[in-house]
Amino acid sequence: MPKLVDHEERRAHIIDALLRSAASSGLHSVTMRSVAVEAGVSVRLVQYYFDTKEQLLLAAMARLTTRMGERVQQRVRASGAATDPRGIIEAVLLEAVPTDEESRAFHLIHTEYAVLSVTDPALGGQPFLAAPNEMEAFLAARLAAAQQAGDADPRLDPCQEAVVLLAVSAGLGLSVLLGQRTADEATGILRYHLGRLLPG
Amino acid sequence: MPKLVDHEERRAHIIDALLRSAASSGLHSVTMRSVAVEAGVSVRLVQYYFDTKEQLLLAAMARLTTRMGERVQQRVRASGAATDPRGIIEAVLLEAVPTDEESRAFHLIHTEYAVLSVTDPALGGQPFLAAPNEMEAFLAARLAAAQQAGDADPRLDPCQEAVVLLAVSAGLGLSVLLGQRTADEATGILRYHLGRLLPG
DNA sequence: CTTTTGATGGTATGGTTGTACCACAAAAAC
DNA sequence: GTTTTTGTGGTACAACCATACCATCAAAAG
Repeated sequence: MPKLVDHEERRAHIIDALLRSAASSGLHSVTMRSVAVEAGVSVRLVQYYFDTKEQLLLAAMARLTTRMGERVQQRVRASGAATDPRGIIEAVLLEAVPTDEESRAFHLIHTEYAVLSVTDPALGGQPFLAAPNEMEAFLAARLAAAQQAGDADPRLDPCQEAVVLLAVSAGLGLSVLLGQRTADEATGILRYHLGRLLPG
Repeated sequence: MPKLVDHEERRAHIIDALLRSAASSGLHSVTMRSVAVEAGVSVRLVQYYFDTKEQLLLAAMARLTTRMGERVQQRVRASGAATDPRGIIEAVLLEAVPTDEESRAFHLIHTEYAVLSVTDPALGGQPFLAAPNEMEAFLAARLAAAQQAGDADPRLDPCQEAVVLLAVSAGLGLSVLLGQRTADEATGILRYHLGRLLPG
């Protein structure tokens, strides 16, 4: 072996170039060439580390979902470990509204992937369903706990409310992406709704 | 003039071909050729009635939003004119969840357009903001009326609840599109949430 | 009847894209 | 020191796309 180069690091470098390019001009406009230029390498190298464009896109999607998971966990941890359920729930949901530029890019690309996966069978929609389903169960459990602690109306259905929570956060996030609302407005709405669910 | 052909009718025919093609293989994969084939005409004709592809896409988007507006109005009318606010609100919101195949196609293409318009300045995002803003005001007014009629908790804020309602319906609709939930499940969730808002 | 004009088909063209192929350098293996 | 092997560059190629251009036919206008 000649140059002893870390494959994973190079792959990450190229994928980040793709994500940067997709964030500014859309996932539909990324090409092998544009990614290569953005990464500062030759097209041949992109071919070398990801044989085909499809594999490149799949790898980028995997990296994206990984990073989003990390962001959620980090935000939950930052909001104080094992504190009140309200804080944790709020942290999870607020991650869906794009505030900083990085999160905006993440959500834009993620949404483009998701919509694309509806018609493109090569992308396989599973990754977009696993995470929300996990979140749903997580939120439902937290709501049930809050009910038993007397912090929430015992008449409401934790499972359905969890779905509503995720739907409203997704809907608000999308509206921010489309420019209908500012991130602050969306945050306010989410807090309002959460306040109606978990008073105090 | 030779063949005395109705331009608008031909344009509609071609646009419908585009929508059909986009519904099955995605908006990103529509090309002048595929539209021509689907419409059963020559590529030259597509050029003739829509000079450029961009104009074709814009016309299709216009027709799409028009149709969606018609669907909402029709649904509201079908749910009984001037009946209880609950029925009208439910009708408006349920239109966002894709039930039949036609509505699924509409929402898929509409979402693709919306996401595309974020990065593609040629599509101009305004059409995607006008309709939701109208809906928001409409729903807020209905909620306020329900409050004064004593059908809703007077403590809740009609404006913020209207935003929440639209967000949850959009989020649920998207989740149905992505295959995370069936249309029936989404409908049930929406009815549940509406039941908490407007008991009775 | 002639001429103009709207509607249509076919094809050429310039550009772009994904990918395959060829070449080469340099470090490791032997 | 020779021979692999691995990373890298450049380039060629076939497909496809949007669009421009040329030709034609038939109906209306004169």
